[in-house]
Amino acid sequence: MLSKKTKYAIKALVALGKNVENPPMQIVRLAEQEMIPRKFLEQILLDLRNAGYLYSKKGAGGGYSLNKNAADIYLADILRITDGPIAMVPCASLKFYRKCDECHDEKTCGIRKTFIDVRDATLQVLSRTSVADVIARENIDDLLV
Amino acid sequence: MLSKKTKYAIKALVALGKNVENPPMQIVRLAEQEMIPRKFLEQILLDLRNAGYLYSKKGAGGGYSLNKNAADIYLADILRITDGPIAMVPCASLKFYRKCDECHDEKTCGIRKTFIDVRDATLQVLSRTSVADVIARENIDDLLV
DNA sequence: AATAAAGACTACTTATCCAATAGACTTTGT
DNA sequence: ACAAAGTCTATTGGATAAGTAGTCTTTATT
Repeated sequence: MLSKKTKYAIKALVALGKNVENPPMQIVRLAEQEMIPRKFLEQILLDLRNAGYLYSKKGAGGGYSLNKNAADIYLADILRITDGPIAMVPCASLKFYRKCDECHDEKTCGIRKTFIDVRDATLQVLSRTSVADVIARENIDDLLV
Repeated sequence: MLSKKTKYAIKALVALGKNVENPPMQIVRLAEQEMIPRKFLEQILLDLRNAGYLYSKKGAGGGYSLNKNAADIYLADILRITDGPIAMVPCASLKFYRKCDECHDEKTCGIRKTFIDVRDATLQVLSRTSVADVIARENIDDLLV
């Protein structure tokens, strides 16, 4: 399951993606609009900012805006910032590889191989879906689901 | 990330899958062999047994064995027993559907649609991979990875 | 029948980590 | 100078995962 942190992060990015034509959005407004606890959102935005996805401005008239094109912000990267690894076992992770505690021999581990397949299937979706795609899908009556 | 419970469950099923020609295996032996805390393994085996995947016999000479063909035990079903939903958000779950707390309108939620795709991609692998497949992959030098 | 070897079941403990909160600090516009 | 913003670090509370303990039940063997 996604952490709330990640869900909030995505919602915030989507909201900011829809706000690109307007002046930067304040944390408080964003928190109210998306029903996210203000102080928690604060931390999340900080993380996204430090990772280069958001631009922030202090002081009166300040706030947050996207620092990249919404089409260039992929969910896979966001998940990694807020939740860490995408793979279901550490030994199958691309970006956060770690040996499994109980593993005898990684080279022949059938579990690992299976979960590498799962990871690839997941990334097939998440590393191709951008914030812009999420926004686009909001309005389409998705007949294929 | 998979819980240890799930990882242990899969390891246990794989070990029992390799043991089909022999008499049932005792918890203690299984725990030692797979490096799983004995009492924890006990509970896990119980769950798998109550779900119909294992057969157990009490008393001297007793132990555990598979109650189905290893080829008919799919990882997706095991995960659901030990970890619950496979989807990353409750509103995208097939078997454990639940409305998301923060969701305004599920019908138009772009996040939901995306994570339904992720779920489907994951299930594409997990609901087709059986314990027998995992065992089979242990010995193959997988040139495609 | 007695005994020992197993699993069945329930309750409890501990530790970790997510989610949320608090508060003091810094920057910037007016 | 002051108010409106974001920055940063620490702390708390609660849920849940992981592991532990103990008692009960069944069964094979002698």
